[in-house]
Amino acid sequence: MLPSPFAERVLDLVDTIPPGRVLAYSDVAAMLGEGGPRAVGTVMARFGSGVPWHRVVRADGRPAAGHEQEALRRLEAEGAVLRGTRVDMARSRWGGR
DNA sequence: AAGCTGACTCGCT
DNA sequence: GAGCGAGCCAGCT
Repeated sequence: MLPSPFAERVLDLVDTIPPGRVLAYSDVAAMLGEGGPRAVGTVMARFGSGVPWHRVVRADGRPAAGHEQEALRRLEAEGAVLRGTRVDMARSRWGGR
């Protein structure tokens, strides 16, 4: 189960997201210029354990399915702006505001 | 090679 | 705001 070249590029990018900032799955795909949100999600599910996976959230600001609690806890600790159960994308999106 | 799968999105009701 | 359907893309069977 080794990461494909595509997977490695996804992981590399995620690794560069600063603390307190987040990117949507769709953002990662767009910045890489390849793949799509679902493909990124699949990569994170399989190889995300080694990178700041909590900094990759859904387009509406909700954390990765199945890890809501953990992600929210970490994001809050890093200073990401939370709006209840989701991240305030307008404020915490990397490259945003 | 055709079909299925999912840490996803977006437009429409 | 919540549900739903259709589109999307790499990877696996």
